[in-house]
Amino acid sequence: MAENTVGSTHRPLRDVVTTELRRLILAGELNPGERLVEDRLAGRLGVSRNPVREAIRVLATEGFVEVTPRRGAAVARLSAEEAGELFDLRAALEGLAARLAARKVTPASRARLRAVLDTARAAVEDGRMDDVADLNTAFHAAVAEASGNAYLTLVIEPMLRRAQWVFRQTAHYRASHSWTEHVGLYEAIAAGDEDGAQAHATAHVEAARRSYEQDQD
Amino acid sequence: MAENTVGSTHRPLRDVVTTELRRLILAGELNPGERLVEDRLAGRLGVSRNPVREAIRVLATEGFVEVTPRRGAAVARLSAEEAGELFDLRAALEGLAARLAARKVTPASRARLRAVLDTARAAVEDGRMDDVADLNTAFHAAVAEASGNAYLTLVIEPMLRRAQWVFRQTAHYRASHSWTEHVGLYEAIAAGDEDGAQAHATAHVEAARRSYEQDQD
DNA sequence: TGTTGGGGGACTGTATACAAAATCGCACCG
DNA sequence: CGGTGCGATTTTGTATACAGTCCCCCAACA
Repeated sequence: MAENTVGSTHRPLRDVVTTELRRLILAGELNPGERLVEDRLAGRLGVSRNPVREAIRVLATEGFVEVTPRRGAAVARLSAEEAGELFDLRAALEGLAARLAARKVTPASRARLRAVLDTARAAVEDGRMDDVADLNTAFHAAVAEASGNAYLTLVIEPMLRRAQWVFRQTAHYRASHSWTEHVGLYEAIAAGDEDGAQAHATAHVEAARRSYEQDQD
Repeated sequence: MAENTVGSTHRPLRDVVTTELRRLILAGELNPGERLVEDRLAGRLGVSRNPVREAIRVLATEGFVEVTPRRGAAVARLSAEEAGELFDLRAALEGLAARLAARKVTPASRARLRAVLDTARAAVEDGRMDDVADLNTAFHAAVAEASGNAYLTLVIEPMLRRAQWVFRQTAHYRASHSWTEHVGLYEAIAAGDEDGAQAHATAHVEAARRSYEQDQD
């Protein structure tokens, strides 16, 4: 029963396509409003239409694309208004995630969070800003995971990617500032301080909101 | 083949199948852990495997089914633990939705909420308990919609259905009690009382949690 | 009796084919 | 000159076909 090397051949194309389409959207190579023609995407990615269709359904329920019956899918447009709405949601969900993470903190989750922080610090120092944005999302995802709430994690992850998307569309990324706040959040979680963790998380999101809104002016 | 017998309109089969599978799961006709064999479902619903596959992807990202690559999909099992987790999430999200609904309340949203309340009261008086459960979900969904936050609505709806699912698995439905609380929530929203609305919503969820946990004993 | 290995059936993954609907261009009519 | 209807093309929706993999059963052997 030759165990294969992890994944490469066994990862369904549909997952590859989903990830790739999401990347294309997040990276801005597919612009909001742009139509997603199944045939063309299939050709571009070298697969048949079927995996593409399944990927589109997934991205639709995640909110990255909008599909109209018989008229196909298009990259979702996010209005300034929707961007603002997203911050309300983040504050609530990430606050909850931080509180639960603090409540249930374990040596393992502590180590995991610190690992992301360290990797990110290195990236900031090297000025690899693309990596920093991804690591930012990874840190927040790690907090969600540390909450031990499976459904919360399921909901938070697409939301984080969507938030990252919003940010990408606004000029810069307030990287260093963001990471000092992360450290504070990490310490509260590591100390098992529920109230502190929640407060740090919501404050962090609100700071991001202010930064975002300033850019809009 | 397989002309659209289910929906008289031009509604894509994939949507019909998604809704129908969700219904089967929520109604308990498909039990947690039960495998979802594409062929069989396709035969049962009188369609080909393709719409079924797309429906399964959607239900997977909503958390109703779990799919393992090359091994297919199965109805998600929800442990008692996960049920508890769900209440945390509901408290946070529905609290937020109630607050925003109160902030942005309009005559239209007020009317919409009251309409659901009235329909529900009639159903309670007639003892149509199946309808009551659906109307309960509908009321909470209406609150989410009244928040005017599109992404919040997108996230809340599957969560509500999931919560309804959890309840179905516990014996009874604490219908009448629940609806007095709804009236309180409605009044706070209608009055534009943000703090009151949020408080009502979270208290309502916590009451539901206690009722649920008592059943478990 | 327990283990191993292989064969066959069952099911998923992916591609291709065909049908139906929407869109666009263009001629024709007012 | 603008609107309208019709056909060709594009694109989605659905079905079918085939290949690859997993799994279970059972027989052979230690």
